[in-house]
Amino acid sequence: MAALQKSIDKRNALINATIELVNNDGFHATPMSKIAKMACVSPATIYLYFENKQDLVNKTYLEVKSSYTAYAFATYDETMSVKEGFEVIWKRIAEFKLKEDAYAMFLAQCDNTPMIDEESRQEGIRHLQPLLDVWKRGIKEGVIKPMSDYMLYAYAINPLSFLTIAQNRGALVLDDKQLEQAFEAAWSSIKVCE
Amino acid sequence: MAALQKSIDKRNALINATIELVNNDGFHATPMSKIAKMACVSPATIYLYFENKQDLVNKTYLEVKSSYTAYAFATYDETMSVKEGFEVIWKRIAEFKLKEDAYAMFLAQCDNTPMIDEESRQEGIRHLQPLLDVWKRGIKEGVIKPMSDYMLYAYAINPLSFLTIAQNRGALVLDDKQLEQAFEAAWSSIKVCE
DNA sequence: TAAAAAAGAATGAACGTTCATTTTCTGTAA
DNA sequence: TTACAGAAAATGAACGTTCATTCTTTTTTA
Repeated sequence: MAALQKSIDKRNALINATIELVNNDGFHATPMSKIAKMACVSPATIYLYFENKQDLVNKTYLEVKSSYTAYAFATYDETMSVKEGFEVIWKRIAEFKLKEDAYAMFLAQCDNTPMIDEESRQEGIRHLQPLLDVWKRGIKEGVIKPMSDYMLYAYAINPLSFLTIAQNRGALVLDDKQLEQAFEAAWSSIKVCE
Repeated sequence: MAALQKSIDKRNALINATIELVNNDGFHATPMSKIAKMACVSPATIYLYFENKQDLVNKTYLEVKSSYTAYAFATYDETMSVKEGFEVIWKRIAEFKLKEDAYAMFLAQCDNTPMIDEESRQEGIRHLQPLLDVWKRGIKEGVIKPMSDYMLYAYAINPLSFLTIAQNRGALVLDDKQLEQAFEAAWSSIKVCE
C-alpha cells in the first residue's frame, strides 16, 4: 500500500503541476523539466507514469474533465423536474468553475486549442450526457426551445467559461448576485416563454 | 510604389500563414521556418517585418481583431434604436465568424491562452467600444437588463465563438434557421421581459 | 537480495534568431 | 534611354540554446 500510495501522490503532483504551468505559460511553453521540478521529481520519472508529454496532457485533461462533470451532476437526479434539474446542474457547474478556477482555465485552454488529441476530446464530451438528457426531456415537455445540444450548451453553459476567465484576469467579480443574474440569463436564453 | 506594394504582400502572406498554422498546430508548435515556407519567404525575412515571434503573433492578433470589429460595426450607426442596433451588430458578428472562420478560430485561441501579450489583449478589447455603448444606452432605456459588460458579452456574443468552433470541428451546421434561433437566444438572455 | 522505482546526466533533434552574402531596387549622370 | 552606384531587401546557412526523451547508475521496496 505504501508503494502504491506514493505513486498516486507523485502522479497527482505531476498532474497538478501540469495544470498550473500550462495555465500560466501554455502547453508547448511548459518544459517537462519544469513540470518535474514543480512536482519534486526527476524528469525521467515522468516517463514511469506517462508515455510522453502528449499523453501527460491528454490524461490531465480527462482527469480534470471527470472531476468537473462528477461535481456538476453530484446533486442531480432524474426524478427532478426539467427546470429544477437544469438549475441544480447549472449552479453546481458555476460553483465548480469559481472554486476550482485553475481547472476551469485549463479546460478552456484545452477546448480552444489543438493541444489535446481528438480522441481525448471526444471522450471528454461524452461525460456531459446527463445534461444532454435533461435538455432532451425539456424539449419533449415543451419547456426548452427545440435547439441542438451545441446551441443549448453555447448559451446556457459556455458563458460561464468566459465569466470565469474574465474573473481570473481580474476584470470582473462574480458574487452571488451576479451569479443569480447569470443564471437568469442562461435560463432565459433556452426556456420557452410562457 | 512597386517596392512598397511588394512589402505589404509579404507582410500579409506572413500574417495569413501565421493564422493558418497557429489554428492547426498552436502557437508554440508552429516554427518560424514553417511560417516562412508557407509565405514563400526566407526565415530571416520575417525579422525585417517583425521584431520576433511574439511580435508577429501580437500584430497578427491586432490585425485580425481590427478586421473583426470593423466588419461588426460597418452597418451600425448611432441613430438606430437599441434593439435594432444590437441586432445589426450581432448579425454582422455572426456573419463574420461564419465567413471568416479561420479568423474566428484564431481569436478564440488568443482569448483563451497565454499566447498574446497582456498589452495587446487590452488593446484588442478597446475595439469593442461601440457595442458597449449600445448596451449602456439599452440599460438606460430599460430595454436591456442591468448587467456588467462582461456578463452581457458572455451571453450575447461569446456563444458565437463556441458555435463556430463546433461548426469548424464538423459537429454542427449553422444555417440561417439555426442562426435566427441563436439570435433569439442571445436577445432573450439580455433583454428586459415586457 | 532481487526487482522496482527514481535519479541525474547525456543525447540528438529542433528551434528562434543572427550573420555574411547576394539580389533587387532607385535615383542620377551621361 | 542606358549604365551604374549605393541602399534596401532578401536569402540560406550557421549558431547557440532549449527541449523531450533515453541511458546508466543509485536508491528504495518487499
